[in-house]
Amino acid sequence: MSSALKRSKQLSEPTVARLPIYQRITDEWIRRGNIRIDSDTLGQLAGVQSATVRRDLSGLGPLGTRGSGYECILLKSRIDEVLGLDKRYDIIVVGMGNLGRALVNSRNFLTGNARLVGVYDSDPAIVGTEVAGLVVRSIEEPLLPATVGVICTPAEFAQDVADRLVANNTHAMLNFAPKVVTVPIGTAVRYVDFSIELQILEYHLTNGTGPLGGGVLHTLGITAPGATANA
Amino acid sequence: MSSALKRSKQLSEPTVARLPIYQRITDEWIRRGNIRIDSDTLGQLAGVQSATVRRDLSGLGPLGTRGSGYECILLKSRIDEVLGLDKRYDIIVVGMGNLGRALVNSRNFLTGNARLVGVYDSDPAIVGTEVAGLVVRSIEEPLLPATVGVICTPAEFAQDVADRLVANNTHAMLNFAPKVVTVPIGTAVRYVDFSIELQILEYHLTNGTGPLGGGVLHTLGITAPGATANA
DNA sequence: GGATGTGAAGTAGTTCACAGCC
DNA sequence: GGCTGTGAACTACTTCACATCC
Repeated sequence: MSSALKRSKQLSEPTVARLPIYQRITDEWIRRGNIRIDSDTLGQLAGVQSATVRRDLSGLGPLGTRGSGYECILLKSRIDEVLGLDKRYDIIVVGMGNLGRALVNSRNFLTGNARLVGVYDSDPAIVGTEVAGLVVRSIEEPLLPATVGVICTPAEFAQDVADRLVANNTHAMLNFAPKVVTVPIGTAVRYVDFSIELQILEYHLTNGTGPLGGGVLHTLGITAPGATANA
Repeated sequence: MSSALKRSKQLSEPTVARLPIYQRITDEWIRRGNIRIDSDTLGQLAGVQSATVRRDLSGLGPLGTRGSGYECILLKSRIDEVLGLDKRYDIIVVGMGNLGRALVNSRNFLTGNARLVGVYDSDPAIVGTEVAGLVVRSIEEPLLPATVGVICTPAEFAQDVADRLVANNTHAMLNFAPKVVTVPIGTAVRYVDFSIELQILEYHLTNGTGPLGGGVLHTLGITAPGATANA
């Protein structure tokens, strides 16, 4: 068991998904010159209720100050610590098509200590070219050691890539291929599937859930607030 | 209230998110020459329990046959109907940076009846160029009518774009910018945030949830099955 | 006074287990 | 016999409401 867990209890998945949002907001709040932030403000900006914020943060150990809220710097560093962002992560991306290339070149992809160490493709026309400062390797080559693998291949290769990642001792993966993959227990997989997102939106457009609460959807555990209704 | 809802009760958000997966699997199952599929098989392939499959599908009205499972063609068309995929959807994408371009060129993005009608950017060097068969319009121009808007701008412009989409009568949006946006009730927003996904994975790597159940994560309501453990 | 942290209550989602139907 | 559909039980998550502490 890691040191971060010693001070924090087991966090629920929705809570874990909200922590990066709180962190991003706190960051921005600091940049605007604030010292503290309270659960109400944080909730407003994150689109969740203040009680949810407090419940989430209470899982990180003693943190807030009754009467004045959370000290921004402390909050930020505690979230960093719990998420494990104070460590280094090596990432490899398999599949350098449109999406793979866009990802590795994207400003939003790599957070603090994540480092892109290798990119792979099967297409001989792409292998050997340079992407994001790295030479694209052939998928035939052995994979470099990495803690996180990103699957950007077509669906039909996703399972193969997942198997190879597992064999490579890479036990966390982000799968952009529209395919559910099977992995052994102990391996974490997150799915990002654009067409599913669109289809969910289309469901709500078709079955408009009525005047009240129709637009309040959840992704990553976030409730997009109905501004005009809340305010 | 739409016709699709007449035969189906209100579906929960996790259920809605799983329907596209069932559909994709059923499609593939048909392509392999099968006529029927049962909840057990469907669950296996989707990474959820068979009871969950049955509960999900029971919300679509009478569908299965006791003793022999679900008739593939019927299942597929019923899901299409409930999700509203039998209608046309016009989509506009704002922000033609790396990600926006990759998206509109991606094979996995546009489902059946979704049609890309307009793409926008603020950069004069990009406006006027052609992407995915469309000429990139200036963000200064009025937006084309559309049912779904996709936000691929940097975080600082996300709220502006969301506001303009709402003013444009576009009440469903997919937000790739790392920013929670505020919209009126009746507008649906889904978030796709790569760096949050990575941070969630990093949390699990750091706080390895132990030998048992460590790798079973949820996204879109999917449980990635532990193959070696289940089989 | 003011905001956190948390039992208790409420709500939502999943899983069990089996009656019902083919 | 086999598999769906669903009450009932269970588990997970959120929200309320307030005692607690600064």
